[in-house]
Amino acid sequence: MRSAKGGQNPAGSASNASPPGSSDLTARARIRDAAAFRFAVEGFGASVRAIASDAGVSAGLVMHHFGSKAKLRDACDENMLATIRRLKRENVAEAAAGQSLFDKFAAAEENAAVLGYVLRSMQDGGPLAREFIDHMVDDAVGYSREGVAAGVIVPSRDEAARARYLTLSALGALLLEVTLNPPADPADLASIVRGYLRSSYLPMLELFTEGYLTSRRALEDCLAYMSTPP
Amino acid sequence: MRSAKGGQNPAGSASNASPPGSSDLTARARIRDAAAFRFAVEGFGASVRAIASDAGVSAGLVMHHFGSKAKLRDACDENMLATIRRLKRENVAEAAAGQSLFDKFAAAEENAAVLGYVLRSMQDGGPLAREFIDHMVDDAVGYSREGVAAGVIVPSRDEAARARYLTLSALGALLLEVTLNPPADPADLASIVRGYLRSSYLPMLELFTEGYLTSRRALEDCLAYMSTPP
DNA sequence: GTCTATATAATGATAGAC
DNA sequence: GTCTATCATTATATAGAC
Repeated sequence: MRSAKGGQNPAGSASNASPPGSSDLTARARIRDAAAFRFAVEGFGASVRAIASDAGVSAGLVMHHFGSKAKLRDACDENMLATIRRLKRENVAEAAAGQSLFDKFAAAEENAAVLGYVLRSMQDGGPLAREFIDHMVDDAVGYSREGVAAGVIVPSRDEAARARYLTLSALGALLLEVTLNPPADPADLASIVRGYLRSSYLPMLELFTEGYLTSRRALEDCLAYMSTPP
Repeated sequence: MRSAKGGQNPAGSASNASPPGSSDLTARARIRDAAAFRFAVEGFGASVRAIASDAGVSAGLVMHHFGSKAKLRDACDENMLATIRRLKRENVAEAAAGQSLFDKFAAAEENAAVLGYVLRSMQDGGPLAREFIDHMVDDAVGYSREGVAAGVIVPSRDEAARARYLTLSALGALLLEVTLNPPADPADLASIVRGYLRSSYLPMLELFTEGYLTSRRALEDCLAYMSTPP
């Protein structure tokens, strides 16, 4: 029965999404968090009724507060983006090539919902995914620039293209892995991500420090091809 | 209208999926191909009615032939896998690191439906995606082994892990790119794929021949970490 | 083999009482 | 603010005529 008349917080403030159970929030906020969790767990096909049930309210109230399912999702996106920005700000120190962000995510169980939501959004191609990835690419460009200046990263002929390539590869591989091996219990998502990162460290670092091809032939062919106007 | 009493082919034989218009097939085969095309274009949420309409038959007939939507999809998966195996066999000569397969796909407009279907399957995490990727990884292991033996590919401490890492990265990045920038007209899928491959050639070849990190430090830390039992 | 008509279930959204 | 009841739509799947 869950007493639905809890504390009347001013709402509005961005709090991190979490599994139902976190009460003491406005009904609106509880609905938003429940929606984010459902979306993370079972994708954006989750029904309004299920969300309402998780939040301990009626389906009608969901519509009353958000107008439509699409607007509810928009609210989730907005809130997630705020949460992500906060997490990034908190971890801005030790980010290396955009990779440790996910490591950080994977380490904190509490952020499983955020991670799941982002993955679902990528799977869906939603607006949040675009923005999230653009941010990641921008960050990667910055890290690369610093690394090259410091002499620890080899320079590229097209830093932007490399940053995008590396970011899409890392995120895409993670997305694919999780899609292929979805956790039985959504709470296990973080550990799956951790496992995947663990399994890819060695081949990634080998590739990053020793390369993959012994000859420069393919690269030079590519450069020659690209410098001749077709 | 579309005369529904076309040629009575023995059915069964695996033909490549293609947009509606290819008649002269059993109704069952036409339904299967129409379904594959719809699934490729708009995902597995496509309705049986839409598929039936594309195939020029009633929704009831679809159920009559396949029993359920799930079984219809199974039939599509099976047929696609057969088509993919045939395409691979045809191109087995020039495959390099599992990458030229997609290049080949992208080059042939006629295979847009196959490519779209595989991407949708990856997005969905369906059984076909698993099998398809396992094949790609196995192939990549083989190519790497040959390349290492021939001295053109640098050896890895864990060939299987590297093959999986490279395959998941390549396919995942492509999947993410297409998800983020879906073609307005599904016929444009092939050109989008081609565009993405084009944009990633340079950074990929740079990374493969020149690496990314100037110091061996990170790799050696990783090796040290992995050789110590926690 | 093929169709039409219908059963059944789930969904997003609305209306109005409290 | 919150609920219940209901609508309208859409979906899969079935039944039975031709």
